[in-house]
Formats: sequence, C-alpha cells, structure tokens
Amino acid sequence: MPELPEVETTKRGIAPHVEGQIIREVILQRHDIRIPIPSSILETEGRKVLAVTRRAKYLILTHEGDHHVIIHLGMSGSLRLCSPAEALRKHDHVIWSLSSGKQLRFHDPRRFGIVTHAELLDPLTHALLANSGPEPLDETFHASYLKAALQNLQRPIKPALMDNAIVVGVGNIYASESLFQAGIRPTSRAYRISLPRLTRLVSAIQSVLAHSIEQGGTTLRDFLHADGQPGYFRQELFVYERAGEPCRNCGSTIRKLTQAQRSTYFCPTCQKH
DNA sequence: CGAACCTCCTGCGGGC
DNA sequence: TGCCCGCAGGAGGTTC
Repeated sequence: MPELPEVETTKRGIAPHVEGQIIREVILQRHDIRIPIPSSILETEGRKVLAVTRRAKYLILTHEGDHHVIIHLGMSGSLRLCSPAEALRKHDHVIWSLSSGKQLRFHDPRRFGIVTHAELLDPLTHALLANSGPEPLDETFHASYLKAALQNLQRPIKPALMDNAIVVGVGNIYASESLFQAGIRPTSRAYRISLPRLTRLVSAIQSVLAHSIEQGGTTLRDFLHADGQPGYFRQELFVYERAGEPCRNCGSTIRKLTQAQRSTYFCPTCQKH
C-alpha cells in the first residue's frame, strides 16, 4: 500500500502523539507476519520514545536505552492512533499503550508488513536498512549518481526505479508518475537513458514525491492517515490506474502494461524512448 | 552478477 | 445471493 509519501505522512501523523511518550504496554495480538514479531519487543515497555524517524519505507521508533522498533507497512499495513475504548479491528496485530492514555495500533490484513525490535546504537545499521540506496529527496540522489547506478543495467527503467538498492521509496504509483512527468517510456533500457534525461527524471521523482507528501499521500483503496483521514494525491495522478482514459497533457489514451509482475501506466505520446 | 519468476496473505470488485 | 477470478501502495528468495 504505502510508498514513501504515505509512510512519511504516517510518520508526521504519529510523531507528535508518540514522541516523549512512555510505552506502558505492548500487546501482541499475533506475531506471525512476514518476519515474526520478536517477543523482545516487550523490552520496550516502560521506556520513553525519543524519536520517530523514517528511512526508506521504514518507520523507526527510537526508545531510551538504544531500543528501536522498526516498522514496515508492506502492502496493506497502517498505523493509527485511537482511544483504548475503541473496539479492536480484525487485523490489529500490535497495540502500544502510551502514557497519554492513547493507543497506537498496527493494522495489516495481508501481513506483508514488518514490526521488529533491535537493540542497536545506530538503527540504520540494521540488516533491513543497511543496504538501502539513497533517499530520493536527499541531495545525494542526483543525475550523475543515477547514471552510475544504472550503468550496464539492461532492465527497463521502471523496475529499476523500484529497486531499493538504487533509490528507496519509489513504488509502483510514483515510478509510473515520475516517468510520465519526465517524459520517459517505462520500457526504456535503464543504461541507455542520457544524463540530461536522468536530470529530468530526478527532478520529476522529487517533485512528485514532495507534492504527494504535501497532499498527504495517495489513497487508492484503504490508505488512511493515523487520524483516519485519506490522502488527496489521487486526484493529481496523471497515469496510475488511468488506463483507457485520456492523457491529462495531450489527450492520448493512457496504456497499461505489466513489468516485473507489476502494472505500469504510461502515455504513448508524452513518453519517449 | 543481472534479470525473470515466485511467494507470502486477505479483501474487493467484476463477471456469470 | 454466491462463487470464482484477477488484482492490489512490497520485497525477499530462488533459479537460470
């Protein structure tokens, strides 16, 4: 479900309610998600949450004593704040009771998400994060970096953009949207794209992600903010889930194809090889 | 090494 | 109404 803007929106939603709170209790409704939730997560009970941060599509709750809880929302995960009086929903797998009296709940129907715990000086050294590429909104992500990262890559640019070793946070929606904004065909071989076009692509990725964050992310089916509000970037989408509809730029019919088992959308007129 | 599949899981909408 | 099919914001693992 969530790509970088949705995870960032979630972070901004929960941080003011979680930072500075003491974890009174961690309740594991079920632990058998993609990576089983370790019972050591209970060691965070009684500790204060010092910070909520994001790296790639991971959220990190940093607690006193170098304890970290690392959360990935997978395809269907979400975090929401609620009152303890609110009835548990099906697929509410983890509940944190906070000293404020509120609860934070991790909800994930498909269980592709991750909730794990580690005691580490630097959570970015955790195996889940250590091999991540640059953040797309950082200055380290620029055209010459991308040119080097894509050299010798025969694969199409779209699945390459979704490779977290190349750049993190760009998922299925924003890969299609960014390539549209940059005027590049998703089927173009990654290594053949010129530096000037990669410059446009980097700018497109950054502006699409930044704009989506401003809009609170994209709600397609079930993504909601921590307070239950949807994101409004869906109305800004130019190609994603618009197959058969007219291009908002030129009127051509938006096409859909499958790459690496994922749907890709593009405009055959605006996007060139 | 890269690239193409496969898998995990539940829910929803469309077609019959 | 109900059942079956395909599809869904991810990503790690396997195979060639």
